[in-house]
Amino acid sequence: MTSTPDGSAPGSRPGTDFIRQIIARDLARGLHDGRVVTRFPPEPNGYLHIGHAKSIVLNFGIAGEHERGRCHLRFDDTNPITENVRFVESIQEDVRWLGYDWGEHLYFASDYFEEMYACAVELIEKGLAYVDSQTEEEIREGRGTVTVPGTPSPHRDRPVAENLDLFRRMRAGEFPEGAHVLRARIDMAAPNMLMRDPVLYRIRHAHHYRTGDAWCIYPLYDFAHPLEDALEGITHSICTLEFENNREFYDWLVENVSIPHRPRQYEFARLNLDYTIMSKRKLLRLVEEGRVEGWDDPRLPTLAGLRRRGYTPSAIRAFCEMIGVAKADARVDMAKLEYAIRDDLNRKAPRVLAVPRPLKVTLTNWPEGRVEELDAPFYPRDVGLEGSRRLPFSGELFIDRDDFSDDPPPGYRRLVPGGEVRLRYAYVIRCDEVVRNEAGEVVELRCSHDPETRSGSAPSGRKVKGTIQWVSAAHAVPCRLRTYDRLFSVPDPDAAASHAGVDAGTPSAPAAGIHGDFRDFLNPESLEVLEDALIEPSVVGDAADTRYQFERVGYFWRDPVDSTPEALVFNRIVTLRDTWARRREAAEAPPASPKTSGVKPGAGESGPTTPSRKTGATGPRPELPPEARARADELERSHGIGRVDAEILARDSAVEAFYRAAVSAYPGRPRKDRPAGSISVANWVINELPPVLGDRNPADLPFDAAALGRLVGLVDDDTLNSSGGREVLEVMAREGGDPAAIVEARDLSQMRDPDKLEGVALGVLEAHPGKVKAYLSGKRGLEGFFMGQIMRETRGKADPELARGILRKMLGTHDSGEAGD
RNA sequence: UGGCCCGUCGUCUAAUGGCAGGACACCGGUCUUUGGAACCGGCGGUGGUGGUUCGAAUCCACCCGGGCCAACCA
Repeated sequence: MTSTPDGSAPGSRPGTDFIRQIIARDLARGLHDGRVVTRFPPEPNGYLHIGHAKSIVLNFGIAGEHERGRCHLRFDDTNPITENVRFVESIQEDVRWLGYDWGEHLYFASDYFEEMYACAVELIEKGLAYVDSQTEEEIREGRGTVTVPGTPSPHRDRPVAENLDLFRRMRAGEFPEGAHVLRARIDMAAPNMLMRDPVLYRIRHAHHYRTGDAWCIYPLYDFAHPLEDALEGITHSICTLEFENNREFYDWLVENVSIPHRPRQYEFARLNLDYTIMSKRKLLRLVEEGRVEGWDDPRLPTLAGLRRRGYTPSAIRAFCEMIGVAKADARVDMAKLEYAIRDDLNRKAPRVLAVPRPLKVTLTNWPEGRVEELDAPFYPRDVGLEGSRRLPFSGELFIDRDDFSDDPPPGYRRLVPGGEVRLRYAYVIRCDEVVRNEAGEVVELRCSHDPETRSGSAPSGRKVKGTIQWVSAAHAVPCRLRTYDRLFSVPDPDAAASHAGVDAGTPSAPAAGIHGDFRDFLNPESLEVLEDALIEPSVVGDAADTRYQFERVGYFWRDPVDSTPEALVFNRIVTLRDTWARRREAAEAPPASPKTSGVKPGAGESGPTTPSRKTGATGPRPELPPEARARADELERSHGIGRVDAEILARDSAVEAFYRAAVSAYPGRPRKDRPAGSISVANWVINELPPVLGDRNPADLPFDAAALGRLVGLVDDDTLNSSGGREVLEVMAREGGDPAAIVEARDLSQMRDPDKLEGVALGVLEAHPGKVKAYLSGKRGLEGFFMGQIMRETRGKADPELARGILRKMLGTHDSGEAGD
């Protein structure tokens, strides 16, 4: 509930996402001497949007959480033809506005061009890069496709000296654009397309906004970015998911070039927001085509747009913390952003009265010419801020058209003919007469006020169903209101576009507006302007950046560009939460299938997912090569291993060899209640080995198959329980060693003494009387909790079967009486 | 289709082999001179099938679904 000084959202708990966990782990391992260096690396080719805010909040946030943390602002300006200073300025402004400070750590990739060049030369000298002189199209064709391997360039084996010479001359400007490129020399058949000799440098006779004409070759992202990170001593290079495939080259580069530091890249899911788009390219198009009024159009998700709309930096930060950081593709509900800004403004914004669509009200029993000054607080009690103003009240007023109805829907709580309503901070009035024009439109209400009901005076005792806002006709200030709604009419314009036809998002797609373009889904009602609104006079002298709550209407502030003291223009930042409007919509709109359709698709029709594959048990579908199948047959036959497991072992000869060697070290003692050793070993090799194996081949493990066999033996003969076995395996996978010795050294042998176990179980139950009660009254899931406690007490050594029996006996449930479900 | 990544309430996100929790949304209530706020309560989830384990959201296998990669963009 506490609002932290930086305005974090209540309930947000920064510090638990997977990236922070990695960093914490690294720090615990003593990496980087406790330094945590992140970076926010925008390309200055567009404005920042709220998706960038997520990244900024993450990177700067992490840096701020550590003693030796810092976050660099680095412009990734390696493409002179799309980038310019205007963008570098706007980006700096936006980051600063969001509340972050990069101190002296402002960097430009273009400042590293000389170092990058040197790295390229190093690669050439090592035979790891070459100058390719094919055309762009030839290079593309040579790369192959995802399913067919690429073919080597005819220049791939150019001598080092020739490459060096060519590359030097590329730099010297001797060649036209496209004549040559520098490529890494890796593997044209790599399954990862990015490893098929990616292009490192291209020739661009272009003027760079910072380096001028000093260079005519420019590095590409894949080459430049890791070097920038390395040069700056970045420890954790955090980017979005679409760069996952690039990580392999990132690692290849930093390993093959002499640099002072080895950074690592981690990827998280970028932000997608409902009813808007986050692509800089598409945003640029909306701006250039005039579909919106500029990069700071308040309907845009750009930081400039949000800022002009009136969003606060603290709300955006709170939002970013609320949505979390993970690797699953996410599409966040607009309601979350709106919650963040409302929650922020609710606590800060003074309340004032404004009337968007004025309807005249004449008080027939008000003394001619009389004006009263009513005292009105700026904040409701629960906000807890001080301050009030005097509101002029007279016999000629305006209320909002929406607050009067001569055909009120059920539940309507405002003014109706003959009805009463309270004027906020003022009197109760009754509508005596409705005045209409020739067209039958209501143009005026003639009402009478009750002098006894003056706000604050006496305990009026009157129960009036509604309260509405108003302004005094003679005192109100005219203003223009701009209300904004979602930019698009569908939650995912890109998806809608690709369903409808062409996805204009891929480079190959023609830029022209064929059918199915995301722009087809622009919401025509995203902007509404109310020209004749009125507002109470107290706002006239306020600071231009004052954010208000117009009571019962929404949060607003002056448009920073168009509003002048003579002609006020207010932007609606966000509406108030409006349960009435919601109920109305629900009532009017779809009486569709009774809301019962909350039934999940999975509930009734789980059938469709278990379809075609009737043929036998589920198992490895990919058919094995014949010899592997033969070995699987043999394993199945003479080792007693199930078909599925046999195939898993047989399909990888290294694994199979490891398994066979382990079995020969531990053939297993034949016992009636135990599977043969071969089956135990197979289970361990199949289920437990892979997690500790990582990328390694079984043969590269620091222990041999015989050791695994002995370990399985230790588990089978009850020296170890299964979690002890896994612990030993982890140790072996880390540092090798003999299982028995590890058990000895770590004191892991299983605790099987029933008396001791009983003591432990008793202690656990006594320590958690509430849980015991809950268990007894049916919450059987708690057995896992108790078991967990027992295992913890015994440092994982308790014989779990024994312990469970004891536990159940103590709790009065029998082994047979299944605790489950 | 080759490779990589990802599937937990409607949405976002925790739980790192041991009680499936939080936030937003939604529904209901209390309070209210904002149909606001606050407070209380409710609804609601591990994509599927097998396996390993005393115990699986978590480990293994397969299936299903989604994302990314074939710019001299980033």
